[in-house]
Amino acid sequence: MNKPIFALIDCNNFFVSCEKIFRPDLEGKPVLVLSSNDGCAIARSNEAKVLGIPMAAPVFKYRDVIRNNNVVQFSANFELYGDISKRIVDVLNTITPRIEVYSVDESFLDLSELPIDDFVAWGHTVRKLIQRWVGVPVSIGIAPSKALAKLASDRGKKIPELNGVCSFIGPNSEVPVDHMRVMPVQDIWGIGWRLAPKLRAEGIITAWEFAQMRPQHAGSIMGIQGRQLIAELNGTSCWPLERIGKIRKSIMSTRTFGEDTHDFNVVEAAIASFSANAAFKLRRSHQLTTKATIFVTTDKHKPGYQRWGQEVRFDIPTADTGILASTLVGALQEIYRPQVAYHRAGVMLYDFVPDSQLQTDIFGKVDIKLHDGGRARMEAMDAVNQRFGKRKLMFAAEELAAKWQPKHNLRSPRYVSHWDELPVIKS
DNA sequence: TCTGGGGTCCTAGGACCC
DNA sequence: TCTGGGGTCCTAGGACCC
Repeated sequence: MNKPIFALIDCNNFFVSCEKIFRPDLEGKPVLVLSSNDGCAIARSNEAKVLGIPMAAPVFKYRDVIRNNNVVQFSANFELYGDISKRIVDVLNTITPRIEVYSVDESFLDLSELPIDDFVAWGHTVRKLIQRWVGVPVSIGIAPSKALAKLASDRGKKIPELNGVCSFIGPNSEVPVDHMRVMPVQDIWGIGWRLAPKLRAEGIITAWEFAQMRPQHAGSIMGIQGRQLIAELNGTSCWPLERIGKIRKSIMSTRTFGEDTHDFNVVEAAIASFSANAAFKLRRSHQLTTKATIFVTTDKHKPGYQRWGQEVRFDIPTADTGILASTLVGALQEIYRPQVAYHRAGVMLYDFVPDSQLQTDIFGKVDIKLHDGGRARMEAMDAVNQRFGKRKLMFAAEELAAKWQPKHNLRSPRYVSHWDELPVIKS
């Protein structure tokens, strides 16, 4: 077996880059993509970063900066981003099937079996390929471990001379130590805002100092992953490519409401809608659930923040929207208090079984009517919604949707997923 | 006025059992 | 005075990621 070689393909400012594909006039301008309710900035163009707008910044705090610099804003358009993401994975699949889709904008490739000598040149070729076929700029890091590949792609993005590609392997490659010496410890993949201050308190300021720590010492601060991270940064791979499509272990559907509400019917509609959404994702992953939790909360930024939850169990595993929605609305009735100003709610599903498994209740009986009848109904519903658009067919309890739905006033057209929103070319 | 949504993994501690 | 020890399962919470 060859020594491991990983490439990380990381899209630059991904959501913003997706919007720019259809709006080339935005090149060179500051652009933001906003979260649900147009609350936070979840993607920023380079020009917006230069203005000092941080990741996840609440936009109301930067209203003046945004206005004075004509920053262009979009409500998030996840259908569009999902489609673009898929196209990039399609391109990567033409290079190698040894690919791990790590997130919507990042994939690891295993290059160890490919006949590549000059990894820097290879990286620039792939960059151009994705730019030409999809239109999204990417950064590429190449290294003997995932943590180093991640570090390399970050450096490739930040250092203009590298032009988006940084390899720690092969001719013209970079030296990891040179980069780790100037990288703050909190920029390492796996070290977040809680661990960074602890490490700094120990005198660990740079990535290089972290990589030099005694593994046992790091382990005492951050557990097993700390020791693995140190090995990874020193070039020993501990985290293999996770090739097989990962089986989801939990599914969540949650939203902050467009405005706070006391109205049971509105919260009920939201729970029914989240149930439908989660159940759809569950069916798509070919699983059935045995447990679900609903939760409702007040506004966490106001004093007296509270959260209530209620768990339900299903003796017969299910992915049926009707069963989930009615059960979870029932659970809502148990915890609902009329005087509370509800700000957000959600549904979580977990403890799954494969849907190929013959379902029986705890006494070993198979409920044919519930099982097969329900499944046929769900398949019909998914087929209709697939063909005519999301939520064209839904359950009655999902009504009143308009009253809780988040605001998204700045959303761009869904160019690639809705016929009536196709881009128009004038000639 | 205005602060997202969706995941994973690890660990510590309690219950329970032999 | 001197209290057993160890294994497993479950849950809650903490930490991270994008």
